[in-house]
Parts: sequence; C-alpha cells; structure tokens
Amino acid sequence: MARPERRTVRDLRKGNRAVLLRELYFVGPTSRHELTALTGLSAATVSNVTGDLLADDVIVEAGLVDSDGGRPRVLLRVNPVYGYAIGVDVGETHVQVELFDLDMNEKARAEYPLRPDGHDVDVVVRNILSGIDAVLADAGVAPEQVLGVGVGMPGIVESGPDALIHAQTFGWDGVPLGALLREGTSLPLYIDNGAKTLGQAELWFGAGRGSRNAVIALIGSGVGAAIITDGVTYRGANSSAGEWGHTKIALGGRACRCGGRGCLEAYIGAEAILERAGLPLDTASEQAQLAELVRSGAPVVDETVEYLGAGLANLINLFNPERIVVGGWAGLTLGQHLLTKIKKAAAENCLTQPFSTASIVLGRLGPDAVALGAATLVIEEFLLNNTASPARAHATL
Amino acid sequence: MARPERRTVRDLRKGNRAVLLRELYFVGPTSRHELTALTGLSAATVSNVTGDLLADDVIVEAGLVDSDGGRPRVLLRVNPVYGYAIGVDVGETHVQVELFDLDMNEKARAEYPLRPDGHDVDVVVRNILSGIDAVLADAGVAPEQVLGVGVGMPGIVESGPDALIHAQTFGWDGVPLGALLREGTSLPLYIDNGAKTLGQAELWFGAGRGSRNAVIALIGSGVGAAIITDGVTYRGANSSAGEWGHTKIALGGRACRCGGRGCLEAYIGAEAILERAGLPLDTASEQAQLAELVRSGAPVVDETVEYLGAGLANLINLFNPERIVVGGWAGLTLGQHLLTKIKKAAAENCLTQPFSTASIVLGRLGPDAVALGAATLVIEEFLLNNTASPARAHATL
DNA sequence: GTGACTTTTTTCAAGATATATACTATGTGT
DNA sequence: ACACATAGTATATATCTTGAAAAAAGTCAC
Repeated sequence: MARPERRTVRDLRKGNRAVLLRELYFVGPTSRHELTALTGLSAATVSNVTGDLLADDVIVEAGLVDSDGGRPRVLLRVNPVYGYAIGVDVGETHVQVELFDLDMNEKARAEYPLRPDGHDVDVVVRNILSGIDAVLADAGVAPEQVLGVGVGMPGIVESGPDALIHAQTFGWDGVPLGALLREGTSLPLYIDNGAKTLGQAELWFGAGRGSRNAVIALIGSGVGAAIITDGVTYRGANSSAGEWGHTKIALGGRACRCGGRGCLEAYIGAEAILERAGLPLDTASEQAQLAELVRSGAPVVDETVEYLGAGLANLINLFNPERIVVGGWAGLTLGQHLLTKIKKAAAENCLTQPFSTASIVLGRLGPDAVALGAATLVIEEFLLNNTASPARAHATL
Repeated sequence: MARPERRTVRDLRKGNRAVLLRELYFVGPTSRHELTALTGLSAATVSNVTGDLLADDVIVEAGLVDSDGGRPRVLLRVNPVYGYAIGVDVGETHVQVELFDLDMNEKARAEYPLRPDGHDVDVVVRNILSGIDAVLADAGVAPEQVLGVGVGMPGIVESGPDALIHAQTFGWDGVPLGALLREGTSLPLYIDNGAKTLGQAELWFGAGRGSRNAVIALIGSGVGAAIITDGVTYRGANSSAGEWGHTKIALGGRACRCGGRGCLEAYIGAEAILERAGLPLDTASEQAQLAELVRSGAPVVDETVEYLGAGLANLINLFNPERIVVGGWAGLTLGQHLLTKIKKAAAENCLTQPFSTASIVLGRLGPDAVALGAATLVIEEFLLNNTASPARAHATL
C-alpha cells in the first residue's frame, strides 16, 4: 500500500512551496488569485509562500493583467535566471553538454565526437567535465548558479551514489560514473538512462505533455521505453525498468545482438530492419537508408510495422497507458509515413478495451532531446526540494 | 513529476495517524517507544496520536514487555474487532463471500455455485448481496461494524463510482456493478479485478511480503498479472493494467480465445496446455489432468516451461521487479515441480542485469485468496483514511 | 476630480500541530 | 530504602494554515 509520509509542521511549508512552484513552472505566468484556485490553498497561504519565493528570488513578478474594474492581478513566474541546469547526452557517437536556464532555453552547448572505439571511461569522463567547464565559460555562468548536472547514459544505470553503469555497447560493466565525475566537479549529479531522460523530455515538453500514464517508446539502433506511472518515470528495483527491446515477441525467432532470439529489437531496431532488408550495414548513412526503405514500401517495412504494432500492443495491454509516444530517430522515420498502419497493427494485437483509451502519437522532440531530458532531472529535484541553500543564499547577497 | 500534496496542518495529523496505524498493522504488537524509531516521529507525538487511536478503539493495549531495569513497555496493536471487512470472489464457477476481522481471520463464509451459463447480472448481484447478509448473520456482526466490501471480479473493472465491468467470459460489457450493488447495500464498496486482489493478498500476506516492486503472475485458465510499483498495485489509466495473458509472445502463432494469435495465454493458459497436449477438454477435472501431464513430463510441458520462462523474462525486462511470484492454480501446479526449469528458461530469455536482481518464487496463498485480497482493499482504505466516522462514533457509544 | 464599487492582495488573530524539555511512572538491583 | 534505568506524558514553544478584516489598486459614473 502507499506508504504515508510527512511528519513535522515544517514539511507542510516545504510541500506547499513545492506545490506552488510546480504550478508556476508548468502553467506559466499566473496570479496569486489563480493559484488559490489551482492549488486549493487559501489566499493567505499563497500570499505568504509566494512572498518567501519572491524574497528568495526563485520567482519574479511578470507584469499586470487588467481586470474589469478591480485591482489588477500581478502575474508571477519562475525566475528563469535563478539558476541553471546542465544536461549531458552521452551517446555512441558523441558527448553533448548543454546549459539551460530554468525556462529551458539553451544558453550554451559543447560537443565532443567519440570514435566508435572511443568509449574509454577516461575519455567520456574527461569530455563531460570539459563540457561543463566550456558551457559555463561560454555563457558566463558561475558554478554556484548551477543547480545540478543531469547525465543521460546508454545501458543500465544503477541508482545510488556511485551510479554504476552497465553499457554493453560501451563495454562498460559496473563503471562508477557518479564517483568518477564527483572527483572533477562538486555540482550535484543526476545520472539516468538516456532513453528515460528523453522520455521525460517528451513527457514535460513534448508529445507526452499532460498525461499521467504514458509510455514513450524509443526506437533507434536500440529499442527501449520510458514508462510513466502516475506522472513519474518508473525505474523499478534497480533503475533498469523499460527494457522493451529485449522482450520476446517471436520466441525462438531471429537472433538479436544481445545474444537472445526473438527479441523485439531484432525486428524493429534500425539496424535489424536494414539487415532484414538485405542492405549493407553502413553506420554513417543509416538514417538515409531507412528513410529510403520506408519510402520504397518494401515488404520488410510492412513486416516491421506488424512487429512494431504488436510490440506497442504489448505495452498497452500491460500498462494501460492513456498515451503512447513513438520516438527515437527510427521510430520517427517509421511513424512519419506509417502511423496509421502502425495503429492498425497495434489494434489487431491488443485487447479492445485498453486500446480504445490509448492514443498513439509521434514524438515531437527528436532524438537530440536526451540532454534536455537529462536537465529535467535537475529541474525535477529543484521543483520538489528547493529551499534557498546556504551556498545560494550567500551567492545572492 | 511527482505531484506534491498535503495542505493544512490537519492533514499532518491524519497522515501521522496513518503512518502509525500502518506500522502497527504490518509490524504487529509494538511499544510506543519502538514506534518512535520505526516512524521517525517524536515520542511526544507517538504518545499523543496513539492516545487518539486508543480513545477511538482503533488500537488496544496488548500486554507488557519487561525491559532490564526500567519501566516495562506497553505493547500496542490494532484492535482486531474494531471493525470487519468483507471480501467477495466472483469466479467462473462460484461466488464466494467471506467475512474477516482486522487480523484477517475468517469469521464466516458463504458460497454460491454458478452454472457455466449462470452469469446473469441479476444472479451474481443477488448472490453477493445474500452472501453479505449471510456472513453477517452467521458471525453475529452488525452492518455498522463493517468497514466495507471488497469484490474481486474477472475481466476489466473500470474504476469510478459505477465500477463498469467488462468480462468476456461472463458476457458482460459495461455492467455497472457498483451501482447495482449499491441498490442493495449501503456498505462502502471496493471493486477490482480478481487477479489484482489476489496479487495484493500475496503482496500483503504471501510470497510478495516486503517487496516494493513485484509482479504477481497468475496462471489459471486465464493468464494475468498484478503489478506492484513502489508498494502499490498499479492500475493504469483505466484499471486494466496487467493484461499479461494477451501480450504476444509468438507473433502470428497459436490462436487464442481472445481472437488474436500468438498470445502468451494460448501457450501457458491451463486449457491451452491441455489442448496442445491433445487432451479432451473437461472443465471438471482440468486440475487433475494438468497435474498428471506435468508428472508425465510430456514434451508439451517443456515447451510450456519455455514459453512461461520467456513470459516472465518479459515482465522482468519491462518492470525490473525485485520479486516475481508465480501463482494461480495452474501456475502453482507447474511451479511445484518445474520451478528450477522455469527459472532457467527465464534467465535464458532475459537481460542478465535485471534478472540477477529478481527472485522468482512460488505463490503461497492458493487461488482461493481472491476474497482475502478483495478484503485487503477495504483494509487499505482503513489504514490510509481511518478517522472515527459519525456512524461508528455512534456505534461505539 | 471624486466617491462608490470591484477585485486582488496582505495583515492579523485564532486554531491546530510536532517537538524539545522537563517531569512522572514503573520497574530492577543493591 | 534508595539509586538507577527505561517508558511514557505534560507543558511551553515555534510553525503552520486559514478565515475574516483591512488595505491596495484599479474602474466607472457623475
């Protein structure tokens, strides 16, 4: 059962502060009066808490709105330069570091290409750390102003202070990335799987917006899913939940690079599709190849649609989401032209009741939103537990 | 992100009351002193709140424990006769109504067989209502003492006041069971899918005890799963989550009674197994047939193990649970002799990392715990939101 | 312009809560 | 009988939310 929480009277303030801040962040400029309706808090409390937030510079006033014949409402909004969040995307081909303000405007970016064999732990760690320095210097932001660094990694990220990484494609097995990065920076770190951060980006700012039960299906070379339950990314016991790609869809079927047989990824993963079409593997032009293949309408494409539809149907049957977002570069390529067929295939492989309440839509953000999503990890913590820290209190003097 | 809650200072008391009550319920007899350590609340608050609970008769003292050279500790426990919970199991062959005290001791039971074609809405409703009357009369419990009635139903139960039921096997499509029952009783109703209530029973009192991320796999004629995320049964957008049986494990494979092809249920559902073994279908002796088949070690059995293992592997990959409980009568029959083989098959079809942290165990409660689980729905609400109601306050005068 | 009116926001007193601290209760051991 | 140890309770204090009253900041009719 739900484990009830909350103890002291002080937690109340902290909670209500979080409630208001969350509303201001997601709804945008809002008056105190509206906030009472949105949150259910009394006008007095809203006034009181927003007073705190204003004093702490967390929010700012954002203009007036005339009302017919009364005192005009003062709009409040989150102070976009109260702090900054850094998002890092560690992919197979590059390390990308981006600096965002709280409005999620990109203020600076640094990118470091990785050679296919260049996934040495040292290299990646060094790239991330230099990237942090670079974006800060570039945007003229002091480290004290940074709320944290979110990192999206391939593979399985075990939660915990060390953030052990198990990434087959990198040849990493239990690399304590958190500990390694902490040697080079004192910024708060939030490390998670890249598919999950991308999923959170779609949930907050993309096609998943507003849904509380959703699955973001991500199809690239690899296949994964971010599962959203009650508005929160579900991580499972060891943060490895959502390994959709290696669920069996055709037991004993096609061999998968994971060593198993019949995995979904062996049918709908980008490289698997090209292989099945008999095309030569060329990592540089994969995207063009896939796009061309889809346009050609080859039989492989129909087959892929069937597998994809069935895979989505499995997700719907198991999770009963209100929305399924199809993303990832291959997913977008397939979906752009074939969404109706995909939906049809899903319907045929799904129970009618859950299917009828699930809308299947295309992702809106593109695959480079991994860094954005990683930064949302920082924001999430900020919205939940912000309270002027000693460091910051000093910084704002 | 997590939507923060809690507003007024009164909610604090309610929350802390729930925290303490929950601890007393699941840990058992405990002293106030221990409760401070268990809950993190101050001794003063524990004393204060337990005082309330004692005054409301929700808890009672349960003896003393000597301590070496100090005042002995007074043990507190939930008052088992503060109230009662009724659990109803509506199955394909019977309606079973059970009355429990808060210790989940069965105080009375009523059972009504259903003919295979006897799933008229009227019949079922009448059976449930007579069952409620019967168990109350039998145990000499007044309706005012009953905290609620939990009902476990086959099929999909849409949450909401009407509790619409979609049960293919019953030929029910959108039957407002909640509304219908409310015409015959004023007791609070909690209606859910029977697989989910059985899952909750295993979670609270059976093989799932203590785990926060678990999947209870239920294999009978039908195949389903109860998904536990962060200690709570996950229901999804429309309460239909966990339809594991109709996920595709062999796309385009064997025909399933749902109309699809390649569903897991078409391979590991009890009737599917017997069919595949070429045995004549005889609903009366299914269980014996299956047990005999398993003992014989026919090839079908090995095949079934393979499919079951792969199905479990899919659950592990997607949910990353710390525990998988195999239950349902067919699941138990298979598991009793074949658990090692099943684990092996699961391992072969699962990513190593999530597999290594998931323990696969057999259910401990048997399939007749559906009613028990349904009663836990009542208890769950009681633990979370108990506050001496006007009716009860009157009753205790 | 001025006063009535409207709407938003703040102030203030009241009620409720958890906690720390001091205090009481209830035992053991010598 | 008295010191000592542990469990539980009472009281004072600091916080918190809230409803009601007051203040602020406009519009509008005349």
